[in-house]
Amino acid sequence: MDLSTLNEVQREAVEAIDGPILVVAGAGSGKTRVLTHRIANLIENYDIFPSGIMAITFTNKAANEMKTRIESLIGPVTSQMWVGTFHSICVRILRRDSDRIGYTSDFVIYDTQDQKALLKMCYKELNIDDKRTPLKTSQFKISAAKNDMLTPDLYEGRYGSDFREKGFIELYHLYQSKLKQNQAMDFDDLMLKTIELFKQNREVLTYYQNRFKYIHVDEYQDTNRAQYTLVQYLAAKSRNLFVVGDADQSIYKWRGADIRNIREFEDDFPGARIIKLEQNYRSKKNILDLANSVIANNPNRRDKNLWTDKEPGEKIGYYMAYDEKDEAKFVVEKIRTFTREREYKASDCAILYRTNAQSRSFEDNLMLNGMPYKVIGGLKFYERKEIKDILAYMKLVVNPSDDVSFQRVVNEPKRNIGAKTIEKLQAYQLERDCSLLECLPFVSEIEGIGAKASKGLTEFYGIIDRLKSKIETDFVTQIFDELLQSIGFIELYEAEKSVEADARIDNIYEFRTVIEEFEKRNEEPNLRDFLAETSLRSDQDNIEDQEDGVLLMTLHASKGLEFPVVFLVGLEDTLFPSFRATDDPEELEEERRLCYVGITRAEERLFVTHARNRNQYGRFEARHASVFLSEMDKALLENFSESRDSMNFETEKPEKKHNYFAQNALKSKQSFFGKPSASNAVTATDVSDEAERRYGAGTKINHKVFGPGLVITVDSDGETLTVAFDSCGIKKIHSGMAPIKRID
DNA sequence: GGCACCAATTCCTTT
DNA sequence: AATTGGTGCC
Repeated sequence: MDLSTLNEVQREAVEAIDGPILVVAGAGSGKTRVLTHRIANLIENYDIFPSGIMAITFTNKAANEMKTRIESLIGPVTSQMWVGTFHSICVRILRRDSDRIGYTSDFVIYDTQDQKALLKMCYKELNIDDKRTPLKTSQFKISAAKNDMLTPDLYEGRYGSDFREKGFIELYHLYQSKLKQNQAMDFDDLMLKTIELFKQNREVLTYYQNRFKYIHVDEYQDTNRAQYTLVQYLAAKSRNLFVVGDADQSIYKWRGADIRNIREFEDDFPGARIIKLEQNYRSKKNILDLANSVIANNPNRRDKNLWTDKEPGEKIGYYMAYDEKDEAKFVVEKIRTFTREREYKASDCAILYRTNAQSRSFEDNLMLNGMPYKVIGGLKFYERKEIKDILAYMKLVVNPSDDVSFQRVVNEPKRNIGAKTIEKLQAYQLERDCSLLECLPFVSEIEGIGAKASKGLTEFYGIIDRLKSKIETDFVTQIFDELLQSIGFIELYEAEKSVEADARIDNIYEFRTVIEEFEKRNEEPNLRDFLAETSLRSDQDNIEDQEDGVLLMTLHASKGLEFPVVFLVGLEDTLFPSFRATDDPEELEEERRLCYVGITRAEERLFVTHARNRNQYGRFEARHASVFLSEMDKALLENFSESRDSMNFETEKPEKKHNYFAQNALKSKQSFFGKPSASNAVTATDVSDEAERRYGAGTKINHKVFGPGLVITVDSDGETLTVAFDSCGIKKIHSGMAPIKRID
């Protein structure tokens, strides 16, 4: 094992073997190197069995990367090691022993949507009005309670005397008992139930304590109370706990992360060693200096000095846009220049924003220019209706107790089963004390269910029952194919003959590919594990390395990643920092850390942008610059804006009146830039005629990225075409810029 | 029970 | 702007 590639401090961390160790790892300081080398070192030089090592990461992607990198150091001995996220490791533990806490090993995992559906049922039963108490509020409150490790009983013990909490306590109790009835756990339960298992079964805990002699936790600053406790349990015996984190990168307080976990590590583990990695290997000096100038404004921060011996590099590009369209135009223009000059590939560039909704303007502009891109997060693949429906069927096949999935798909496709029929079923269910699905063999006994509904229910039961018998013998893809056949989704969507329905069909086939890949990856693939893996996939897990395309994602999703070129966009007050942070100093500090995370993702080039106006809720509103811009060291910025005084953030005030002359001047300038370069003397009408002639409505075209399509309309500007593509539906593209050709 | 149309609401971040 | 849920009619 070669440790000579590490710097002195890194080597010190790698060679600290026993006892509690905290590595304070600044952004880009090589913490993954340290983690992988330490584990490789344990195995190779200290004869620790791989089976005695656990490493907890933040995403599955990080886990896989870690495994690969350890293997490249010492060869393939890592399969015995447990490397995964908190959630996936908990599932692994629970699958073995969940029967001890009243769950079968086939329990399913409820995502946010399922959780909502279950809460809705609870509301109905308790007569709670979702206008007065929005589902989201209860959902959030339950999650907060669980992050704080308060079970319904504990919560009642603490807040029971408060009459205002009475309703919530009742709801929480019911929600939790319904989860169990459905043999389901929500995300937070995975941790809580594991802790419960350990608490009630000391021999189970002892087994894991004896087995895992060396425990590692990455991104320790973002652990919540429950995760913290779990780690305490696991490491209590060996005390060989190695955690890595950076308080400046703590960005998940709203999800229960407690920054104190890292700040008070020394108090929790007296005699702990603390090692600080302060040399940054990722970013050029200007970028690092900019990051430091921003984070220095956080008052409650332990001073830390992240440094680099790299050259300053280019200055940080700054652009004040007219609106979000102009902002996107600037960013895409820069990326096009980079790719044209072969300075960077599209996939070297990342656009980072505060909220998912911001991706829109960038997608539009990238599309217009025929530039490949990939949006991470947002409406996730697995949250699309058609996929969720198929997943619900699958969940039901594995776990007949799942009433939430039952209600989701019993009438999907239409089987003449409505609210009335469900009510009848539920009444019968109470009598029999079983799940909804389990009532179905006795449909004929239930009064009030008509012939039509009865037929539908029997049909539905047949589908699930038939698949259930194949679960042990057939491949997941075979089960999928048969399921698809029996529910006839493809034919159903085909009959709709709409672009949306066609997209759904594509998604369904895409989903089949996902299953195929799952089967290739696993030695003993089964439906149960596939469902768990699907539920626990993170956004980052969807980033594929080989694809070329600009990456678009939220700042949160960018955590732990790095890119040669970063565009940090939408630096506007009430957007970033969020409007919720305006009068909460703690929130503002977290937003600032988020800004710090964003800046430090960049290796070579960084651009920061904001818009003076923005469309929100369909309204066009004036905005002003983010406080973070005013905190940035001006000497590091290079102004790309048209207005020269745009960098006086402190003096900038929102405009009272729109300056129409200025706006019009800017607008005409924009469309000037947008025109195809060849025609320097043509008027707008000429261009329109030109495009009309070349790509009039009804023209068949071929697009380099999206393939064949049909032009539906030509916009009044004469340049923007609305095209229906076979591959991806309706898109707007730019006739002068997009890589398209007529097909005659 | 299904479908069409209208109104309200949403945009903070996620395993 | 766009999606989602509710209401009322067939």
